[in-house]
Amino acid sequence: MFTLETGMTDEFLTRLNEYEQQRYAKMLRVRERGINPYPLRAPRTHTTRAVIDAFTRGETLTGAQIAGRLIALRDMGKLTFAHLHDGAGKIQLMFRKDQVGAEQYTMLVKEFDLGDFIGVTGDVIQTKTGEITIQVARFELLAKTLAPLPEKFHGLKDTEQRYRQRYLDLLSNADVKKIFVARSKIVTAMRAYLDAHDFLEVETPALQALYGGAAAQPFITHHNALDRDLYLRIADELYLKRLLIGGFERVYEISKDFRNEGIDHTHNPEFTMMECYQAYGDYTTMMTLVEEVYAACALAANGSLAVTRGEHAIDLTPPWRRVTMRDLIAETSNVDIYACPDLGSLNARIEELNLKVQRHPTWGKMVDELFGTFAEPTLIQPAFVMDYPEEISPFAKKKPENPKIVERFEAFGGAMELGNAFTELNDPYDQYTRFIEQGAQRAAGDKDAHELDWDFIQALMHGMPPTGGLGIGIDRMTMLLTNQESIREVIIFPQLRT
RNA sequence: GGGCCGGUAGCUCAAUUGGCAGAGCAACAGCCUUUUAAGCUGUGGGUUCAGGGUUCGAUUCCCUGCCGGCUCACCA
Repeated sequence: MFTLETGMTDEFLTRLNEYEQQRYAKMLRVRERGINPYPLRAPRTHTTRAVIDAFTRGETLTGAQIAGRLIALRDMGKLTFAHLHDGAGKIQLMFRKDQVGAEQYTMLVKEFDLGDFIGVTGDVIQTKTGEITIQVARFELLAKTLAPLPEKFHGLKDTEQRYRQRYLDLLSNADVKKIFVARSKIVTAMRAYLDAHDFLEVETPALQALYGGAAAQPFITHHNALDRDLYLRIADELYLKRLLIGGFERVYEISKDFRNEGIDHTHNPEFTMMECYQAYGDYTTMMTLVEEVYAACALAANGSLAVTRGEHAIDLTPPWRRVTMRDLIAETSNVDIYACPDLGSLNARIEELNLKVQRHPTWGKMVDELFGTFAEPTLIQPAFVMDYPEEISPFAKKKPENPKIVERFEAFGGAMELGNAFTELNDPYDQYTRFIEQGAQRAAGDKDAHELDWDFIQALMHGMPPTGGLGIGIDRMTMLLTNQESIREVIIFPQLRT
């Protein structure tokens, strides 16, 4: 049992449990030896990986300096084996009492703990069992660890602790680290693709006086100096389009959007979206872009266009299936939405077939309900679902032959939405009537419907070229490419609590 | 927001019908010069999520709250 020394009763210590107090006492004893337990610098000449690679190539390494965290200590009396972990991997260390000196050796055994950062210098050898090992000549403490790390064999499983103390999750569960490495590669590959295709990366406001560009409720915040409420953006769309009006022909933004909605395994209140707009393109241009970006990101993350989703093997190789929403709904529910062009006839057809679906106040929302219920779950292999109801797509251009339908597609794979794109609406009067229509839906109780954004109409009045626009959710893309069922596994600090 | 399930040692998990709260790892005191989930001997470690109730007695049964998981609703 460890007893605190006199004078060591400050408030910090009262917060420590028994294990932490033991380590704190060890830290003090190290300090009494004249050693700084938190030195300012850590010299190192090699990573663990570099040492192993060099040895494997047959190079003789003497006096290699490495640094990292102690993750195992096996004290055998006058000989101690340890493992040291750094960002590149891990390597075994061998401390011999007759080599490092009795005083140092005792400090190692008595005062060092699992989790401590140490630096070692020594020659690289192989043990009897063939493991590449640093035979330590000198070592030093680089940073004392006061809190014990999770037990190494079972790892950390408590979900709440995994997300709230993600650093422990990353230390304990090697696969978790791989997910975030893959995510980084995905984003890098996406940027590289867009940059190589002459898209300009821009940054638009996250704090907005009027939010828009998607159907969602916003977070509201307050600016003190202006003494007014501002919204956190729910989409980048309306600002990026203003840039096309200003003469940029290809722009993109990768940023957080914020939507004040429920939290579940596919929704986090803040999430990362890539939006891009290409002048003189349309939604078919964006289909090609989606196929190519997904291929580039899949190769970067996995080195392959094949991904696994539960029991399903998914092939991302272009070209992806292209199917109209009309055909897909007809195929999966036996309803031809074009033969039922208004809410009354559509509802009659649904009753006739005795379909169990929720009812909605507009034709467009009923079509979306049929799609979500019957069609979406079947979309395992990648596919573009084309031509959506105008009523649920206020920023997409109508099809000339059918004004109830717009040129919009959503990409699907693994029964998840992978992207959303339009032939962008650039007719200011039509855009105005869409806002008025949205206003009516809002008045009828739809909290997600748009408010009139006259500033945006004014921008369109100055002329926007024919344009294709696209949004890809980075989190869901990462879920698909890393075979994760929960968005929390691909967001490094997810929002908790349902 | 609704329904169902859960919260026990630093970590992973047990605990019979309501009857002394345990194990492995980790820790502490020792032994050990080729181990690698090292081994051996010994020791300590608990507000059983919090608060209330029933009971001779509650980890266990009931109520409330907090936190989390799954699911439905909302929502891409």
